[in-house]
Amino acid sequence: MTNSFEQAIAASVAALGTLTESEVLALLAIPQDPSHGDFSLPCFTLAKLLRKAPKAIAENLATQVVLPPGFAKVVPVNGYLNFYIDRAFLMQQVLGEITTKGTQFGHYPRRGERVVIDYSSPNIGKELAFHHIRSTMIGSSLSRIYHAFGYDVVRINHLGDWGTQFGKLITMYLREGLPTDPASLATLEIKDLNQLYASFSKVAKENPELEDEARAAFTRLENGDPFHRTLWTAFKNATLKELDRLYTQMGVVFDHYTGESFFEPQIPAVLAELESKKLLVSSQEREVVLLDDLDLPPCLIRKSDGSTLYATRDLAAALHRMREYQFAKCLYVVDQGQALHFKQVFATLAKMGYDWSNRLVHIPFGLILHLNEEGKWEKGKTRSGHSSLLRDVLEAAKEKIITTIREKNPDLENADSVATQIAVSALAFNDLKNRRLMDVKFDWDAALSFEGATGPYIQNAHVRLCSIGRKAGYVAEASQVDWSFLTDDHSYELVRILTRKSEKIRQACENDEPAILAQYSLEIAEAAHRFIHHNRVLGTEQERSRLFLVQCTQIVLEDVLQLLGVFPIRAM
RNA sequence: GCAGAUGUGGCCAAACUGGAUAAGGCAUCUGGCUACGAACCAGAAGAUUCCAGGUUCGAAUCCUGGCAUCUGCACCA
Repeated sequence: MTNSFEQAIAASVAALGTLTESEVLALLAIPQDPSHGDFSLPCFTLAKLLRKAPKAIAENLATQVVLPPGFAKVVPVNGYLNFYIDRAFLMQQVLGEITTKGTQFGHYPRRGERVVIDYSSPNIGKELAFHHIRSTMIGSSLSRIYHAFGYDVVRINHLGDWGTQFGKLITMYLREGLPTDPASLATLEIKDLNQLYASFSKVAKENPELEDEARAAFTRLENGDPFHRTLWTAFKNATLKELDRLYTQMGVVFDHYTGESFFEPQIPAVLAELESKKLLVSSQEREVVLLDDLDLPPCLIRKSDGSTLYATRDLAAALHRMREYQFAKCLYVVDQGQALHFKQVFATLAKMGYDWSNRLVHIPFGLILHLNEEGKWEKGKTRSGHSSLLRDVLEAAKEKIITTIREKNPDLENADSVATQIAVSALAFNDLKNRRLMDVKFDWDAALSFEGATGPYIQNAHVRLCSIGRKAGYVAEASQVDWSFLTDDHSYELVRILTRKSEKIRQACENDEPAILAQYSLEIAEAAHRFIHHNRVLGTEQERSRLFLVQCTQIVLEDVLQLLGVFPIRAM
């Protein structure tokens, strides 16, 4: 949308000579202050070329340039050449396109390339901690953004369902003499597993030999011991039950749950390949791939007891994904603490001769910090009494919202499920609104206040737009619109923002940064709230025109919310 | 020690990737509901963008050198 306007300006300016169209396009900017127009051409680089003052150049250009169709005026200000679009024209163009394309407005054509996104990827046997929301929501949103940008997306939950921690669980389970018959195993719950972990660390503190016992148990599992395998399956099922419940609540989906165990049978082939390519080196009874020439520490492939590590399994996973999906890009949405690990894995693949290793991208993000007693932000522990389990935080947010709903809208149907959706959007938005490398400073009270720049604020804007549509009782058509009714500042501000949707999708995708769309959703919500507040729709002579703008805004906001992985609510 | 991330009003932070007077939110102060949904809107006040140099017509943004905070650095994942 914006493009065609920029093209028109570029063509007009290029027609005067001096600059080519592409040079103009490169210079052209969108002023942040709307009073400076819709597009702006800084003339400073021209100063040297023409040996004239930028101010004079802008003034000169202003008199010479032929105003492209749809533009109202061009004004030179302090070395900038500012172009103003005709408001009614812009409105007509943009709303027309939104009406034909619907929620697909601003999306890109399919490009026939595949992107694999690995996100959430929690450990089996442990409850989802609140910090797991980061990889889960960033990945969920990125998968939607990549799709909107034209890629085919493969969403993978790379479960941590293999490794020494299962040795610990099995060891503790047997030590406590818990029942191992199928019926009892089927009733296992995630809480029980958490309990086992806790008691393991307690006991292991006094009896360090328990660690060896756990390692031995994992080795037996790795060697296919049927009994150990049965326990492992039971642990996994108990965890998946709870994961599924949470993912459903959060609207998070995956195409594949290929955990680490899935790659276990492929490990020998990987080891053999490393061996045959002479990359495996023994060091202190462990086998590693040396990466000294890249200034990286060695990549640890096999422990002294012969069992493998997660780097080994990541190698197998990457090879498998390439074979299976022929990806153009493969994203790992994992916290930045693991940057080194991914560098090592990617470097190892490069050493194995796979030139596609440069299509593997680690998407790092910052920590979730909590306020401690001294008022400092720190990792882990929440302030007195607050749980840090995801399900507890979700529940607390939901309770708070239900209270608000009972106050403000006691007659609301499905109050419970609406509350869940608002709670999810509040937490998701809190997580996505800032650049992903920033640490999320989670203050329980602030996060649950739901005023200002929050998920509920945006949902509320969407609800108000829907509500006006509902009360109107009909759908406005473009043919009924008098475009001159939509040239006031608030309408103009709104449409100006809607125009930029495709640009925002592009930026969010190219930077792997959902925050760009989160900020954008805020911009839309702000402008929508303002428009609604200042421009009465129903019962005015501008009713049909304004309703049309309301409908279009709702469509855009609905899709942007979905791109964030948030369910757009119609009543709250 | 080495590597990476971060540093912007009292607090949280944005900035089209080098453009105009550095957004927005919280907290503070002022005003607006017999409501197209006030989970909102309007207004006030609050900034040496960590420091020092450099590049540029122009720097929060790029370069050099510091400082601070956080994270990671071979048998957990």
